[in-house]
Amino acid sequence: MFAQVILSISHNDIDRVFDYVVPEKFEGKAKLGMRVRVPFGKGGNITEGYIVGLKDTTDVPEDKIKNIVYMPDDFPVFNDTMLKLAYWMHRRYFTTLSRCIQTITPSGIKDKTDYYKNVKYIKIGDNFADSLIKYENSKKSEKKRLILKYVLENGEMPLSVLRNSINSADYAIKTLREEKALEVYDKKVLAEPYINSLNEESSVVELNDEQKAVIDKWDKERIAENRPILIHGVTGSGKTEIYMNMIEKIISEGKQAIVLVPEISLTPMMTGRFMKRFGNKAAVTHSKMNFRERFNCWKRVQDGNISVVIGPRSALFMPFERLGIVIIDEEHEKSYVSETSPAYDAVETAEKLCSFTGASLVMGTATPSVRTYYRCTENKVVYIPLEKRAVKGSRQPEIEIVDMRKELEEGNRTVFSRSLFEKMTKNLENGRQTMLFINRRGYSTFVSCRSCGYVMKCTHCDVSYKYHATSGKLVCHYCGETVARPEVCPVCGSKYIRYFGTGTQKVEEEVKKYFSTARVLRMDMDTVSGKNGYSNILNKFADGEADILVGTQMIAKGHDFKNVTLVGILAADMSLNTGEFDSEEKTYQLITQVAGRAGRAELEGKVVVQTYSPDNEAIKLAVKGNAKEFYEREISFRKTLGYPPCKASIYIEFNGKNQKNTAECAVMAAYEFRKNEEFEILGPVPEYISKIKDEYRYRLIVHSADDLMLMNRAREIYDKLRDEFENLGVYMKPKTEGIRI
DNA sequence: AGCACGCCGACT
DNA sequence: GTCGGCGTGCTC
Repeated sequence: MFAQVILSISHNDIDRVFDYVVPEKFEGKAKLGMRVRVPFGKGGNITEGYIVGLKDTTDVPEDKIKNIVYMPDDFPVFNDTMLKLAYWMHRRYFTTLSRCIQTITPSGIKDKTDYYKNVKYIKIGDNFADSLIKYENSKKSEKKRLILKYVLENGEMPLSVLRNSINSADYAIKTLREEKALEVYDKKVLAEPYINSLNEESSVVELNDEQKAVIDKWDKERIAENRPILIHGVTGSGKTEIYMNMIEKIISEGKQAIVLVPEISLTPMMTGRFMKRFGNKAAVTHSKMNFRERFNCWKRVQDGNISVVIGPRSALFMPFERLGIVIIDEEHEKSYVSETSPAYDAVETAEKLCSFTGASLVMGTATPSVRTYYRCTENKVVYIPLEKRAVKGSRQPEIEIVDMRKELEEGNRTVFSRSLFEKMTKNLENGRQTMLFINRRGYSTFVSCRSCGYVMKCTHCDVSYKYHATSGKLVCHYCGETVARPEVCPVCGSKYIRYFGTGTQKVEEEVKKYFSTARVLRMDMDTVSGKNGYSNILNKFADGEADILVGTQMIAKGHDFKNVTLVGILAADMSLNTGEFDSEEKTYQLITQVAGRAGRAELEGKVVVQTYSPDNEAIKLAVKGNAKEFYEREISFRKTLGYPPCKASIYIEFNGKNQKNTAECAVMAAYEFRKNEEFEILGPVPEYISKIKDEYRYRLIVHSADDLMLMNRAREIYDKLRDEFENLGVYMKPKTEGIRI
């Protein structure tokens, strides 16, 4: 027998199947998905690989073929479905198959560590019966009798369980072991799961009519076309309860569920709800867990002991055998796209996985991505709006736009508009909490010389330094370089250095200045440190230890603060000027999400949106809560300009330390695409931020009405040019959009 | 990726 | 004459 092996070395030249002889001793063990060690290359180095197929014959000449020398595991690390998904990712995301296989494989399995731990177990020994009779009639040895009875009733168990069940049993156990009534042995077991959250009474909430209707529609679609479902529901419309009902149904059918959530919302509160409802059938994974914990979850899934996994995008690769549903919460979140290769999009990948397995795909969000909304209008995805707020008594907050140009004209130079200031004062008096959102950390956003206009810029990146008041230094937010702040202008020597723009630190300072009685917390990348930094600050705020929370993106999602009745968005147009085609989408989503933080319980919420572009449609429609109009307008804009998702597009980023080479490679790639007349080519042009960490960046965008042709050509061109470009120190990072699944 | 083979410059 | 530079090609 021969095994087809993919090596775990990620390199284009060897990213193909190699055949190896399966020696007799491995014949029962060699199966798809098993890890192997094989000699490879001239030196015959032992290399790790994965079996992706088995066969009886091979074309490889006898003098070349070698043996599998070792198989480290006794279980496969992927199944047939996952392998298919890896092949698909390999083609779709311009990466080696080897790397894709590593991605679908449980993380850390590459390091040969012991995934199991030894636990002392106790069981009935040879003389058990004799001792039982002996102590049955003895009045003295009550403890021993109890222990024997307990073991008789429960069978073998971890020693720790026995010791916890019977107080001060150590001495009695010791004696019983000496008599060989009991036997202690080492058992290799998986690390124990979250025992503490099990067996709690589940709190099942009765669904309202609207929620029931969603379940109904989903059920009908499953047996009809089984298209993906988008639940478009405002914050507090009870999506989680709907998800849990769907999962219950799936489990009752003997099938399994994956729930994807953005990493940041994997809070104990959120996961707790699932654990309570599904008990030991559910498991949670996340990146803060160590290797053994994550492996534990993966292995329990493989062994068929788990029916629901809640986790970030990588939870998609759980080796379920009877997957029934994939739920993607907060579908629009950009954290569903991997930043490392393969740069897979979990939403697309989930859809592919569902098409392989016949599982249902359910997405939910208050602010759908334009992509998914567009697919709804094309009937590729079933659109289900959820209008009502399920949480009793809660209602839409009252939102107000403030024109900051007017504030400035009328002499207000603070970061707070007069309206916001007034509302903050009142909120403070009433003992309510306020959240202030500003999408930039640091103190000032740029530092410049008043005499010559010179702006302090990072030497490694094409961005201005941000001033950080806490350290008194200038910091580059891209490469992290920190320099002392200049006393005089490095160009003209003038002493008139000024600090412009506003970040979280300045807002915090101004809050302290104008609201001296208020207790303030700041949350951004600088204050969130360590494993629990994120939840520490949020918990403090939730417990009422502060009146005002100032923060970046981080405060926009995931938490339900009952006492927050005022939200201030200090610079709503910041995400508007990024130079990207989807900047209005991002702005709309941000305002809608942040505004959703206000007034979630019985208390009425107020939101103040401050902007220098009060006439911008995305801002106006977000404030009005007019989703339909926003999406229709945005889609018609993208149609007119040929942007995704209406047309297929490939966006290639070129990266290199040598500016000339980088630019030239981009031009060469553009030349290749230009051979196809149907393609529309934009660029190459320097990126909006043209240099990061000493690497120059260029971009090339290619649009096409024919998604398949574009994808195929892009692969050909990429394969053709990649090696040549890499020799010049230039790297291509292609991204695709609007390609059918 | 890693290793061997191979064909040109400055050393014992 | 030979040690070693890294270009080219192959790996079941």
